[in-house]
Order: sequence, then structure tokens, then C-alpha cells
Amino acid sequence: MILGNARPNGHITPCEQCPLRRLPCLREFTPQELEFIKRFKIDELRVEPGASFLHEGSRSEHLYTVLEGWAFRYKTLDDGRRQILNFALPADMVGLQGAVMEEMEHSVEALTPLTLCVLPRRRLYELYSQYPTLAFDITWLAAREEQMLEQHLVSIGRRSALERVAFVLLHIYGRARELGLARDNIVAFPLTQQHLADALGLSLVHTNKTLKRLIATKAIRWQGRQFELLNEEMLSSIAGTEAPASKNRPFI
Amino acid sequence: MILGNARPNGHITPCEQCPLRRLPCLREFTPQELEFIKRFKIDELRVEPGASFLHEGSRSEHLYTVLEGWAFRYKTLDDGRRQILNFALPADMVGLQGAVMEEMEHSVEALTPLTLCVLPRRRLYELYSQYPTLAFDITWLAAREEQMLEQHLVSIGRRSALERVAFVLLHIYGRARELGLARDNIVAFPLTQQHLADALGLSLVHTNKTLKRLIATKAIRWQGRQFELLNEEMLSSIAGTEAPASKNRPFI
DNA sequence: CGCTTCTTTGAGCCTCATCAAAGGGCGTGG
DNA sequence: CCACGCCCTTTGATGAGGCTCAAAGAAGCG
Repeated sequence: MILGNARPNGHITPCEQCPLRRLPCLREFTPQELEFIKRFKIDELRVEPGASFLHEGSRSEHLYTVLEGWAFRYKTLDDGRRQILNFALPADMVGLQGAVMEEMEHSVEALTPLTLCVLPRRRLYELYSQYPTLAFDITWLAAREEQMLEQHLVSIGRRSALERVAFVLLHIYGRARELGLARDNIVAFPLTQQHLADALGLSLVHTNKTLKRLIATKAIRWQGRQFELLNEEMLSSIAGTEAPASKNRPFI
Repeated sequence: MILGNARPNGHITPCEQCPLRRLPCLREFTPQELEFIKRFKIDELRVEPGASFLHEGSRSEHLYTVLEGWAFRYKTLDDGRRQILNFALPADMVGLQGAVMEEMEHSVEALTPLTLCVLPRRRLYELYSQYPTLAFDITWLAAREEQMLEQHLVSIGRRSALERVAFVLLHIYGRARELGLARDNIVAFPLTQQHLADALGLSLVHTNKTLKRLIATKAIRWQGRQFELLNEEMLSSIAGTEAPASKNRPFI
């Protein structure tokens, strides 16, 4: 684990030119909201793959929105066992828990080179008191995170290894697709099988064998950082769920 | 599963006399906040044990705060497998997800006779625009729920059966104690072992055997709906965590 | 080309699931 | 007050799914 390997990005993307705003799955802002967000964002941060920028047990002065790249939120036990809680993709907010409550109860690590918008927690109250629609959006984001955790919990608690693998892959693929990261049903996946195993509560070995089994069904392909969805219906039926698809999602 | 077995309570406890407000773990309101909450609460509902009052896939007109009694949030798979996500105790808000997003993704069932404060979702925006401190509290509550789910996820994903059982029991006991529901280290537990199993992602049989094993360590006792904590330190060390303890927690 | 990281495969074992059935505890009705 | 039924708990037996250990391929990278 690399620590603290984060630095200012050199330049800051102005919010009105934010590439995420063009995505059809994200909601539009009013000019006033946009103006506030632009002031709310005080910096832009660059994090290298493998570096953690938020730490379990610490109190952070900032919260972040992923502008570009992939990350994951995780917790570790004393003896080193690790559980990945969820993945963070562009437009996802990260570190809200630490901003609202006493301290973070999980860590966040970059999977790819990561660009983050930096938002100071001390000005969160300003947002709540002056921009109730944005405050509502933040609650919405928290509720969505909760929803994803719940789905994940059912998966780990009650599904077989094959169902679990199918479920995460479909879930991640669906989220990437929404963000326009898929081309010809192919997404560049920055995950290793170890990440998958830690997300699913399985061992690396068993994850590998299960993954092979899933690939043998021809529902998916996954080679060299490229994930390809071959048969969405089949994958959905193995996973026991549909790929996520949201509209007018807020982000900040 | 009993459906729809909920009815108005006959009388409504006025918020300024709310018995929860006396609890030291909960935060105080300003008179203005209290006044608003009092108007926000439009009814009081009574639910029988075993009855579900919020349903996966439906859209609810209300959100609720537990005034008295225990409940649990859960999801079910098509083939009947059930996963309990978390338990709801007095001062916990329930149904927020359905109020903020399109629809509920989980159901909620009463464990004991349950008294609920009914809050209309259509007036949530009024709260956000006029009472930013309360809006912040709601986000806080959502973040706390997320935190509990995360702990639960680690437990199910990475801990052994014995550790899991110890963890939930310590967790639930801690929450009950905070609310003043413990006397001489004893709490009246409305759970069956089936509930425990569904929360832990274990089978009923294995939960029973594991529970016996835990009881054999003399860390706890559990007979006839009475749970007794005999050795908190030992239970903590088996669970790999401390019992929760919060101060100045918001509730609405 | 050599190093590191990640993937793949095999073997053996253990935890936990499933199946089956007996044993309380409690309320209800006879 | 007993008998019955229901719900929950407990126990045993058997097997499968997933874990651990070990080591050999691939693949990327300097």
C-alpha cells in the first residue's frame, strides 16, 4: 500500500467545463448551483494507482468527487483481511462519511490514475444553508451508496460464488456503461482478480476458478484488462439481477 | 409474512414529550426545530410483530422514525433466500431511501409491537429549504446507516462464523444499551436464531451450533428472549471490535 | 532479458450447508 | 389441568463449496 502519494494537479478544470456535465445520466444544474459548486471546489488532486488518499480512523478536512479514474473503498481487519466495500467511478462522491461524522470508517485507494475535485468540509454547512437542492442531492448520493451496499450485502450473504461474480461484473459494467466508458460492449477494467476476491468475500484461488467457469458460459470475456459483455441476458440471469441504469443522477 | 397489518395508534405522542428526547445519546433540538418536527410528524402508526410496513419495489408516501420497538430491514431473492440488512431500534429512521429516491430497495418488518412516527415525504423539501441543520441531521443518519452496513459487510465477507455471531450480538447489545434498554447487562432480545442466521449469511443450523460455542466461552448467555452480556472484553476480542457508543446523535 | 505482478492449476482439508428428526416452551381449547 | 399444535431450538449425519498450500505459467515493464 502506497501512502500519501497525492499531489495538486497543476491546473483546475472549471466546473462549467466539467466533462461529466455532458453525460446524459447526470442531472443539470441551475446557473446558481453551478456557480456555488465552482466556488466550493477549491482544488484538484492527482492520485497514483495503488495510493490511498483517505484512511480508516482518520478525520479528513476534505471530501472529494471523482472527476476521472477508478478507485475503491475498503476496510481491513487487524490481521490483514481486506473487504472491498464498493468501487468509485467518475461522478461518485467519496469521503462524505468523514465529512458528516467524526471520522472515516473506511479507506479509499486509487485503481487508476485518479483526478479528484477537492471540497472543503467546513463549507458543507454553507451548502446546506444556502442551497437546499444541493443538500438534497448529497443525501441522495448517500442513499444511493447505501443501496449499493445493500445489494452487495445480499450478494455476499446469500449468493453462491458464481452468482456473486456475475453480479459484481454486471454491476460494475453497468455503471461504467452509464458513464460512457463502454465501446462495443467492452470496458477497460483496472481490476485484478485479487480486487474481485476482496470485494466478493472469496479467496483469490476460488475467485479465479469461478471466473473461469463464468467465462466458459460465454456470457463474458475478460482478458488483459479488457472486459467484454457477450450475453447480457445470460449474465443477468446468472446474477439474478439487471444492470443498473439511472437517469438524472445528481453529482457535485 | 403478514402484510399491511398496521393501523393508526389512536393517540399521538407530542414531540415535546417524546421519551427519546431524554436519552443522553441523542442530541437536543432548538425550540424552532422542535416546532417544525412536531408539525412534520403527521401521525403515529402501530405495527404488529411479523408485519412488514415497507416493501421492496414499492414507493412509499411516508418515512418513519421508530418511537418504540424493534424492526429489521431486509431483502429477499426470487427463490426466497433472505438477507437481513440491519436492525432498527428506537430513534432510527426508516424508509429514507424510498423518500429520497424512486423506490424502496428493501422491506422492513416489525420484530416487536412497533410504534412509528409518520413523516410525509412530500414535505421533506420544506425541511431541506427551511431547516438546514435538520437536513444535515438526515444526511448524518444516512451516513451512519451506511457505516453500519459497511461493518456488516466486512463481517459477512471476511469473518468466520464465530466472529460474526460475536460481532452482531455485541453490535446489537451496544445499540440497545445506548437507548437504555439494558438492565444489569441484560437486554430483552426479540430475535430468533433464524433472524440471526439471515443477518449473518449463515444457515440456521450452523448459527445454532456457533451460538452454542460462543455461549460455552461464557462471554454471553441467551435464554428465552433474554440476552446477557457476561464478559464484554472477551466478546469484543472474539468479535474483533468494540461495542458502538455514540453521543449527540441526531434523530427526527 | 530478468524482475515483478498477476493468473492458472492441482491436491487435500475444513467450514459450513443440507437433510432429518427429536426436544423444549408456550398458548389455546377441550 | 391436560393435550395438542405451533414455533423455536438442538443434535446428528453426510456432503459440497470454498479455503489453504504449493507451484507453475503469462504478461507487463524497465
